[in-house]
Amino acid sequence: MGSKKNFKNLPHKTIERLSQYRRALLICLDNNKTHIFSHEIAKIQHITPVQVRRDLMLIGYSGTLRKGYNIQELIDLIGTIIDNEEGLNTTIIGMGNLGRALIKYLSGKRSKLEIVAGFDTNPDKIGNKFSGIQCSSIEHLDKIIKEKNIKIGIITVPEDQTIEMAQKLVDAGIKGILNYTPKPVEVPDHVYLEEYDMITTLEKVAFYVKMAEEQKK
Amino acid sequence: MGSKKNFKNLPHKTIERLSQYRRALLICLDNNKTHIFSHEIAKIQHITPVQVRRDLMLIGYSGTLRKGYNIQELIDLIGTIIDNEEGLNTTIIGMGNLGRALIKYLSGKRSKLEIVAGFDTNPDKIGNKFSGIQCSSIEHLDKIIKEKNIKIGIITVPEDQTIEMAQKLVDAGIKGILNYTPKPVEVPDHVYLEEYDMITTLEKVAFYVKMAEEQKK
DNA sequence: TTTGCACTGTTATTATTTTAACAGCATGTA
DNA sequence: TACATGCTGTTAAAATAATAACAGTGCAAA
Repeated sequence: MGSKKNFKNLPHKTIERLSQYRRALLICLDNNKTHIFSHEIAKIQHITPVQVRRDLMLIGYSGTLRKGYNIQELIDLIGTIIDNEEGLNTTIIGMGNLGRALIKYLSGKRSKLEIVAGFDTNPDKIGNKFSGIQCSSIEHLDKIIKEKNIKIGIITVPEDQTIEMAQKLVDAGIKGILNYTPKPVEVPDHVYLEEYDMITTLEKVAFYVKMAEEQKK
Repeated sequence: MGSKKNFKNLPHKTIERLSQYRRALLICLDNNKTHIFSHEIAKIQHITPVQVRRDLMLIGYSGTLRKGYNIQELIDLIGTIIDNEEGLNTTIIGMGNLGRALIKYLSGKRSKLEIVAGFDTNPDKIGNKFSGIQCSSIEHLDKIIKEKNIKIGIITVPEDQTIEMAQKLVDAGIKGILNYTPKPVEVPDHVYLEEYDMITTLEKVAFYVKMAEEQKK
């Protein structure tokens, strides 16, 4: 019975929050804080202190009474949970505006999660670098993914190419796919899939705005 | 007691799926289909037929036995639920890659949800048009939001400007905010807020890929 | 006309996630 | 030493969401 918890069974939402806690904590650390209370973390994330404590309980971290949680320790612990020790190489499929936004956003920030390649079908883009990331032809996708040991693929192509790109990624042996197009894809069980659709989110906002407007009448 | 349902109490997840159903249905309509079964919708969205039927039950729509659902009728009904009759004008704050990606993505597609303005602090961008959307200075944000009756703001600025921009939007009387920066914002109760953090999602994918790798050992 | 089939619509159950309640304890104070 | 304070850690309850179970029904084939 080691201290190793079965992190595999952590709730999905807890995983998401841990990632957010860590980023908040890194900022706090920059401000020369060493300890933090659950209600402080909660305030930053706009959630309740209970939820913070519950999440930390689930990962088996204990704070000091009346001092709060040691920021550095907590950052390190979250790292051992979320990060892969050797790092996970990532690629962007589709170097349009969205793909380039993601590259700018991510590159350099997360040492354990590096973007090491980009792909596109547009000949004008192939061969160029964007924020330091080389854009290659889709034709070389399989080869480069294997060569560079890429584990995660982010799809940011136009909707009508989504299925094809997802298939190519799966065939190349990718382990995780993050699909930012509105077209749902199907992948084998051994590939982890996360999908996010911006139009849906915007329409959701529109719905609740509409409801609030009608409420007032 | 009209036929008007209390759509206000629909589950959040149902709202999201309705948006997705509609887009799938629009594609089916283009292919000259007139009716569709729950299991067909389910297949497109990679969910279960039960969930589709349950969602449609919640919005009070009945299909025809052995014929399925009338696509046009369903599209129209979803429209009356999600869309605001007069439309809701939308703006993008931050015309970087992400902002421009969203504009390209959304403009023209959703007639009831039009992007009518863009803002940035960069003088090189101000005055230019991107995919037909005029980029204005943040200084004119308040004026333009009121003039153009803008109800929804999408924030795509660098992280350190998030809070300031959200405040400006709130002050200008915006009704809904969609925040794509990793910095959480706080808004008054009368403003609907939706936040999405790409780094968190990517780290989540990384976590589950890591778990799958460890599983195999 | 009867029987089986393939759907829908609804209720019941289970799983997941959030929120509430509260016991326990180190510190500060009298 | 006793007691209040303000935190943590944990269990209990409630809310939300997904899944399962199944009754009802019109069409098609026999």
